[in-house]
Amino acid sequence: MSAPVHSASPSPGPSPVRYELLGKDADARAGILHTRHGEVPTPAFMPVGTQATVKALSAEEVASTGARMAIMNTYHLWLRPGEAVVRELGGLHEFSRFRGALVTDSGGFQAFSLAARNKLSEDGFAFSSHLDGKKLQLSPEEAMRVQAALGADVAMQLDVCAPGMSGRPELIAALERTTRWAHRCLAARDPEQAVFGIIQGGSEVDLRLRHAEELSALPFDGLALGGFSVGEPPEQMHRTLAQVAPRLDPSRIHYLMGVGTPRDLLIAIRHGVDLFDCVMPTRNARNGQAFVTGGRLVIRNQRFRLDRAVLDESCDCAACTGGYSRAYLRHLYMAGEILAHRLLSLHNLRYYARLVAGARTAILEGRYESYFDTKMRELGD
RNA sequence: UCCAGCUUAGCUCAGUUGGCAGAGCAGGCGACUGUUAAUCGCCGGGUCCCAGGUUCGAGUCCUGGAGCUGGAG
Repeated sequence: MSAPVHSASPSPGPSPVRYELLGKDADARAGILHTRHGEVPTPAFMPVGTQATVKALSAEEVASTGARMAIMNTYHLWLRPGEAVVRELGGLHEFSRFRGALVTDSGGFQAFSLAARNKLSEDGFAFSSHLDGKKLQLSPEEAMRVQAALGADVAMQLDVCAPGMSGRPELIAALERTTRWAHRCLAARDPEQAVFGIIQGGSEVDLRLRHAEELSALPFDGLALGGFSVGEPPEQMHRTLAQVAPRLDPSRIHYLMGVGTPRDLLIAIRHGVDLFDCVMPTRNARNGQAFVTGGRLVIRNQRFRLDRAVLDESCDCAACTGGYSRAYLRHLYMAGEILAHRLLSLHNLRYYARLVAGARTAILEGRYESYFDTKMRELGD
């Protein structure tokens, strides 16, 4: 469809991203992901900005919550406005005005979540666009070409994400194809862009370990765990993570894709996960739920009608320091006012950022278990 | 004063040849995990304006009344 964005450089420069491990506490890790758009202290949580925007928030507001890295979406931006438009306008950083580091998801998850709209083959996903029905082919090479045009710091390989309760044959087929696509994605990569591989295998520990080994043999700049929180019970994911995450190549960053609840994060960090993304803080915010010390508040609940308290006394987000009462936020939400979505999104992202920042400090100070126990107790639910 | 239409859930309204009273919104509660999501699900709710009549059975048909709206005078 179009020429490569960059010609291969004769002598590849330094890797576009580099993971630096600063300290460990048991299996939990604290480090820094060095990128051309800043250093990302890890463990880190990435807000999801599917359409080159974290819904309801400006790029400055996202940064103000403490997020140093965000994830955007290849499939959605490919369809609209089109990767050529984004490239023409200077790439995703310039286009979206997000100053931190960026990763683009490859579209593999849309193949899962929009399964009814596409057909899987060895050459990728034959999509029917959810916008206009247009037929599109997302091959490993096309996913890399689009991501290179979008210009994030990190591209994700195209992968096959099997549903959570798949049997071993499907899980094996998915991970084997993902490995073949891993080679194709690396061959098609833009040398200026980091690429992460995606480990599949569902809840089967032996498959996960086998796939981790296969992908670790390849020159990926990071290792992601995909195919979690796709329908299986959370405890099942936790058990699998406990056996798999600590054995991942320690020299590379460990990214758990699409996860999750505060509890999921605390558990995954304990097993050595460094990076997360999830729609939960922002989607739930827009659906009226606030994450607070002690659990979650459904802001539309009648009990908040006359509640003068802010969402969380111990929170330093714009909504809480601004003094916006639960009663006012409830009113805004019930009235359908956009400000409710904005303030709750700011609050929830700040909650997630503080959760992982607290974990990082605790790891570096050798007291993660105590942090873990305290936070898990606070969560209650 | 006459004529016509209307009166059913908090609100706006459906309700077939007479056969177990409904929807949307509002309200209450819940869900949400690499976003097709300011989305989705569940629930509470009734003197069907009133009084008679016909009928096995009336929100529905008949008679009378009340209120509201519009028109005429």
